[in-house]
Formats: sequence, C-alpha cells, structure tokens
Amino acid sequence: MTDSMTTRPPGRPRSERAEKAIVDATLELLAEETGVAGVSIEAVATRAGVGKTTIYRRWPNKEALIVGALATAKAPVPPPVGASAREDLLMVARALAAGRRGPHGRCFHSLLGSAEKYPELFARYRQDVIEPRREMMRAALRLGIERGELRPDLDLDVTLAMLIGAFGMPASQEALPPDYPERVVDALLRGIAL
Amino acid sequence: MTDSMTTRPPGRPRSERAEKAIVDATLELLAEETGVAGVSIEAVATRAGVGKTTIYRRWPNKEALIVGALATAKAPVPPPVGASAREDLLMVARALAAGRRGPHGRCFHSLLGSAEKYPELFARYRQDVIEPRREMMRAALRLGIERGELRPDLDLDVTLAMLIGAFGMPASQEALPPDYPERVVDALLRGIAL
Amino acid sequence: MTDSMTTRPPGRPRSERAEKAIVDATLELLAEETGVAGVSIEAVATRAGVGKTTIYRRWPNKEALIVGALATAKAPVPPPVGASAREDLLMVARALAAGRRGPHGRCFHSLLGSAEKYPELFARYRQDVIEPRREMMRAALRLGIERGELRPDLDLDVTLAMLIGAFGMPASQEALPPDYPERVVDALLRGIAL
Amino acid sequence: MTDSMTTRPPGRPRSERAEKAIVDATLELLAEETGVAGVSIEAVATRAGVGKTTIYRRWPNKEALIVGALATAKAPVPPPVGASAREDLLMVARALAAGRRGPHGRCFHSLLGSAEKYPELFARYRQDVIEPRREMMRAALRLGIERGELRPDLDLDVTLAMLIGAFGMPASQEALPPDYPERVVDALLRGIAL
DNA sequence: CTTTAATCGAGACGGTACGTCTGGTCTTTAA
DNA sequence: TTAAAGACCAGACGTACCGTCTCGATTAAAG
Repeated sequence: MTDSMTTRPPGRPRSERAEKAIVDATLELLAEETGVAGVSIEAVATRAGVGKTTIYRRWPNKEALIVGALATAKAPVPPPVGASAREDLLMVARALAAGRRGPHGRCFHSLLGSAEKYPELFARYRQDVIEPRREMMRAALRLGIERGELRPDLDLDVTLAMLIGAFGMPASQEALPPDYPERVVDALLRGIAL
Repeated sequence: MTDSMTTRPPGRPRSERAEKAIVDATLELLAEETGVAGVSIEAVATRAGVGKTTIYRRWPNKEALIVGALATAKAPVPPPVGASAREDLLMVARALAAGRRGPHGRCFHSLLGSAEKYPELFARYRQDVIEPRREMMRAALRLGIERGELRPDLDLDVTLAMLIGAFGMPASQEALPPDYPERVVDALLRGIAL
Repeated sequence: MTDSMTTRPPGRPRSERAEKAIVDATLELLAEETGVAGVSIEAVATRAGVGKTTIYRRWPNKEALIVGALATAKAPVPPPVGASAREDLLMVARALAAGRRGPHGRCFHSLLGSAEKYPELFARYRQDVIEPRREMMRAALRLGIERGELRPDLDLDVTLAMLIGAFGMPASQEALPPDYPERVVDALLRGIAL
Repeated sequence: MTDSMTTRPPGRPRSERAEKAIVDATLELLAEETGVAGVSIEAVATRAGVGKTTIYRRWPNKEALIVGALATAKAPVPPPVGASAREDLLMVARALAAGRRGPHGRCFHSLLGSAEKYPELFARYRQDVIEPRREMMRAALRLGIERGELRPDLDLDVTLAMLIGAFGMPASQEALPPDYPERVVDALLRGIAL
C-alpha cells in the first residue's frame, strides 16, 4: 500500500519523446553508416533533434547508447503456424530473405564487424535479438518432427545454421532471386546425396 | 645498354622491409580492430615503425592499402582430390571451420560490416579471395555429380551458400565442436525430410 | 483606497530568504572565484540552495544578477568633513586606493567589459554605485571652492575624471606605493606647468 | 656557423598564411560582433578557413588569441614633436580620445576583465601595446621639462596616470565633448589649487 | 474550507562553445 | 628519391553553462 514505488523523483521528468527519437536515430545511423564507428553522438543528436546533453544524461558514452538502442529494438517474434513443415520453413526463409535489406540486416553486419572490439555489445545483441528468432525457427523444426514430416534424428543446430547462413553469406550485396527461398528449403529437405 | 631493364631508378631504393611491415600491420589491425574504419593509417604507420609518408608513397589511400594488403594475403587454393564426395566436402568443411579463427575469418566480418561504405573494396576482396575458394568448392560438388555420388539436379549455388553459411553464421564467436564439420556435411547430404 | 498601494498581488509572495541567499552566494563567488567568469548561475543556485528559476524570476541574466548583487552591497558614502580641501581629497584618494582591491574593484573592469553587451545594466550600476561616489567627491571639490582653497573656475568633471582615473588605469594589478594618494593629490593641486 | 641560429626544426613549418588568416578573422569578429564575447574560436576557425587545431597550436585559449591578435595590430606610435609642451600633450590627449572608439578601446575593458584570469597575457599586452604608448607620453613630458615649460620636479608616473585615466574612466560609453582634451590638458597644467 | 494563483525546489530540455584528440593529407629537411 | 617529422583542415569527443520548460509541493488571499 505504500506509495513508495510510485513516488516520482523531483524535477522535470525525462521526455519519452526524446528518448525514443534518440534510440530511433541511433538505429537508423547504425543501419546506414559503417558500423559502430560510423555512429557519432553528434549525428544522433542532430537527427533526433535533441541536445547532446540529453543523450549523455541517459547513456554515459557511445557504446552504452548503441547497446541500449539495440536492446530496445527487439521486435516480437511471430510463431510458426503453417499447414506443413515445408510451409513453415518457407515462411522463415522468406522472412530471412526480406530481412536482409531491412534495418536489422544492415545492423547485423555492422555489429558483426564491430563484435571483436565491443564484445559485450554484440553478446547483448545476440541475446536480445538473434536468439529469439533462432528459437522461433527451432520451434518450427520441432513441430515438423512431431508431425512426422521431418527426421526425428535431425541435427537442429546444424540445420538452423545452414538455413540462416544460406541467406547471410552468399554475397551480402546483390538482390536474391525471388525463388531463392524455395530453392533453399528444397535443398535442405531433400539433401544432396543421390 | 643491355642492363636497361635492370637500371635502378635514381635515389634511395624503396625498403622491402618497410613494405612488408606495412602489409603485416594492416592485416593485423584489420583482424583486431573494428572493421575498415578501425584501421587508420596512423595506427598502421606506428605499428609498422614507419612514417605515414612511406605508406602514402605506395598506396594512394586507405582503401587501396587494405585491398593491396588483402590481395597479398590470398593463400593458394588446394584442389579437391578426395576419395569420395563426402571426403571432399569434409575437407572443405574442415577448412572453413579452421579459417573462422584465422586472420581471414576475422577480416571477413570486418569487411562485411564495411561493405556498404566501401563497395569496390569488398567487390575486389570477393573477386580475389572469396570467389577462388567458392570455385574450388563448386568443383568438388561437380566432381561428386560426375562420380554419381551427388544428385545431378543439385542446386549448386544454394548448396554452396548453405555449406559456407553454416560456418559463418552460427555465432561468429564461440568455438565450434570438433565434430561440427561432419554434422554439417551429413545433414547436407541426407536432407532433413523423413 | 488607502491600501491600494499596498495591495498584495495574488499567489505566493516571493521569498526574501531566497533573495538574500542568492545575493550572498553571488557576492561570495565573486570574491572567491576568478572574477565574473567564475560566477555561474548554476553555482549560485547550488550554493544558495535555490532553484535556477528563482534566480531568473528576479534577474534576466547573469550580468544583471552580478550588477544587482553589487548594487545591494553598496556601502554608504561618507561625507567630506576634513579640515581642508587637501585633507578631503586625500581621504577620497585613499578610499579609491583601498577600493581597488575590494570586491567592487575586482569586478569593475569585468563589468565594464560586459557593458557593451548590456548597456542598461551598466547604466544602472553607474547610477546606483558610481554616481553617488562621484557626487560625494564633487561635493568635496565644491566645499574647497567655497572655502577659497580651490580655483573658482575649476573644471569639476575633468578634475574628477583625473582623480578617479589616476587610480583605475595605471596598471590594474600591482599594488600602489603607499604614498601614491598623496602624490596624486599634490600633482592635482599644484598642476604641472612651471 | 652563422646558420646555427636559423636551423629549422624538422617537419612542416607553420603556415604564415594560416596565422595571418586567423589574426585577421579574429580582428574582424572583434570589430563586428559584440566585443570579446562575440568572438568564438569556432567562428574564427570557420572564417579563417582553418582547423581549430591550427589555432590552439599557437594560442592556448581564446583570451590569448585575442590578446595576440591585438598585439599584432599595434599601430606605430608617433613621436611628440609639437611646438610646445601644451601642443604635445594636446596631441596625446586627442589620440586618447580618438582611441576610445577604435578596436583597441572597445576591447580594452574586456581584456582588463580577463586579466585576472590570465595575468601573463595581460602583462604581455601591457608590455607590447600599452607601454610603448606610455613611453611616448613620458617622452613628451620630459621634453616639456627640458624646454623649461614644465616643472622639473614633475611626478611623471602620476601625471601620466591622471592624463590617461581621464580618458578611460569617466563613462566608457558616451561620446566625449569635443573640447574635452583641451580641458584635461589645461586642468593638468594649471592645477586646481588657487 | 476550498479554490486560485504565483512561488518554491529540482532538474530535464535544446543549444553553443569549450579545449582535446584522432584521422587522412601535405610540406618541409636530412640522409 | 626516400624517410621522418610535424603542420594542415576537419570534425567527434565529453564537459560546462546558458536561459527555458515542466514538474509536484507550498503558501497566501479570496470566495
């Protein structure tokens, strides 16, 4: 019953508008520029229409800002509910193909490049953003096994790695052909041995 | 007159020691630091024990230096000569697993992160370093088809992407289990459908 | 009808405690820190235990605050009651020499420097602080004329300017020799022409 | 051996062009803007087309830059060659009255205000700019004594202080009446005692 | 006793400028 | 001609204050 938990601190409360604008600007720059090094506090402040002080009041330095912004950006992951394992996997594959161009895709490579210098930054990104997506895909594979559509002795981690990797690696630049997701899912399902 | 081709240019000859030190320092920094942006001419000069001028006399700018350094580092690609398609693919897979930790593995992610800002740098890296390796793997797959060990309707590009991607994506940091290459090759060969 | 001039405006009246604390803190900082530059509104607010708003409600900016604080501190001006004109002028000269080191003397030049930016502030400082002192000195001169000790055709303004200026200009830093006031008064009285 | 003193230090020499551009930009801003407060290092750098580093390499801070720029601008001091002591003093007085409005006059009080914070800077300004002028005036007084026009027991320093101070103090703002120089010189010559 | 209105403290806001640092390029002298 | 040193322009860094703007809490007078 004590109101201690709802007690406001004195002074003007921090602006949520400003906070959101800062986070958004950070993510945009992270996606547009060359990795973490390409994000400058001054650019963030300008784009967010915010004073530098307002950023430094919340995060002590650039690294902390980026970590915070990425943690905020974790989108909710939709569950797999297709009619068949192939359907589910195709949905996943199409999402991966689409994501290559979105802000996350851009951020991802930037962060990969910066991972060595800012390890905890990347670790946190993986935990908050990557893992939930992987878990969703894992769920799709498990569902396929339960339905009797996929091998019960399936190597989940490896399958996941191949599925995701097929979209991350091949070039990182040029557009994928529209049937690429199908081709990946089919190759994955059938195998390549005669 | 016969020595016209061996005529030394006037003045002090360029130091080969300096050149090698510069290239080595560049590759080290590329592996250690945050992508291309983390490699600064000043850092290279300091680490190589060389004046900045000495670098700029040889390469016109940072980008050219990095391209040149990487081109120097491209190792010769061994041909596939295993007893079977599985053997060949395993060799490839093991090479990929091993390469993850080497300087190339480190450089690769750095370059991926910087690809957007320095497109021709990445294009050249792909042409000089990546493509030869991919071509070698493609050859292994073609050999398997000829031998009747792999499906003739194999989707080469997708298979390659899955194979390579399986080693590039999963984590980018932690060590892979020692049997990971086998697991990847087996999953690839068998497929996952029941 | 009679209370119309004493009618209080609605709302909470301004705190005299706060006003005094602000003025005191300002004068303390002026004395402790590096002149006007060392006085910041934020420091004043902190030391006075007062919100910045409470300061800005009373003075429009930093210079106004300092001027106001100094105006508050204006000491009462003693009347000239010496036995002779020379005595009176000497007293004045000694007061000027002594004042060079006090808080007013320390701030005077800074205020002069700010005068360009905030003319009416300086005007007010002159009216409230400088002019009364000048008037006192003028009175001393007039008394001397009445007594027949000084020329009746004396140029009051110029004499005043020379007397005061002799203490303001010469160096602004180093201590004056102890007999300086006498020398000034004597030179002023005698003139320099042979 | 003669060139031992002219041995250049290694490295690129400092650009005289840059130095001049900086000083010019500073003086321009001083004249255009609101005194010293209107001069910012960043504005100077922009107007001079120069990096901030190039400024800070030469002057440690803003005040030093302004002092230095003014010192550069010191006009040559004309010698006293009037027909009489009164003529010489009048010339000096008129120069003082005129100088009140020039860039030096406008900055002088601001610099006095900064003197507390950067004593050696002001010392240098005094040495380079003020002292030569004082010396010139002293010479005029000595010449008057030699000619038998001024008292031989004249108190030079005090006379100088009164003369100069009469123009610095009285108001710092409003224009002086045109006959002010005459009045000052006459009061100085005659003295005020009956 | 309640309303109303201006005050209080605290502190966040968008800015400007500071003085420092690092980066890629240019310009010297000495070897 | 080369190596080394160091200056050049540019611009981000993190800090300090500026003068303004909310807040919730307070203090009187008026209803």
